[in-house]
Amino acid sequence: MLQILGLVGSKWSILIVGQLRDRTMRFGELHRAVKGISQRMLTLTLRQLERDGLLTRTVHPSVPPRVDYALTALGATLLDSVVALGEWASAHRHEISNNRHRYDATHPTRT
Amino acid sequence: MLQILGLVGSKWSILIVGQLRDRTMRFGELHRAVKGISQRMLTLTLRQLERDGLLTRTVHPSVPPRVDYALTALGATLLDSVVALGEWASAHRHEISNNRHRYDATHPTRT
DNA sequence: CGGCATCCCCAACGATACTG
DNA sequence: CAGTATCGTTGGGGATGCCG
Repeated sequence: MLQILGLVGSKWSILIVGQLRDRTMRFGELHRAVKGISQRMLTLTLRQLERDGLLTRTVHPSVPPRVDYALTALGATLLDSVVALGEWASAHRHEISNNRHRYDATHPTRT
Repeated sequence: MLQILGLVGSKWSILIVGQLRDRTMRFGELHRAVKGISQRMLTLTLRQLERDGLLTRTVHPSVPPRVDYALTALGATLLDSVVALGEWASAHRHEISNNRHRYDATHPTRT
């Protein structure tokens, strides 16, 4: 339970699953779409999601190689929650940012 | 955005906000309710959530001291998503656990 | 193109002890 | 009761370089 929340709760998982919302994507596409993620973290997070059965990894044996990622049925059941979380974060980011600054101004750092 | 997702996506935040779903709770109550969290992590996570304006911290100057935590209006807007995530994790934990074991059995560890 | 391997660092976290 | 302080560990994650 904690493990599962730890995974799906990870910001990268949320963003990746959100990207695969309505279409399959290649590794490079995801890398470009998910701003700020390193190649390493993208690989690792995709592996976790694949391991948990939330997405499929399809290797096309061509040159150059091509790998497609797509949500599984299980992954799709997570979409609603994930999209909702993403939209919440997007909608309230300014409010939260303000709250943080106000809090920091009110609660001086202990020296 | 990443910061926000990192916070609300944290497993502890999800569980804490979920606990405050329909009532205010004391520190000790939360500590007992959120299995596996250390006192330190509970304190830190509550501080983060308070800083972001998702919950309020009310100190009652009594002996023994008493501190109540409650969701703010902003925190309440996060409830639906968080509850949905929690229920998803709970509902699919066995399926995911099976997927992990199957994956681990199929993909041998490199020695 | 889509990785994996390696090195390395630092923030996160647990455990424990102390306090208003 | 509800924290704070300190120490020690771990593992998350960036940077870089090589490979099928």
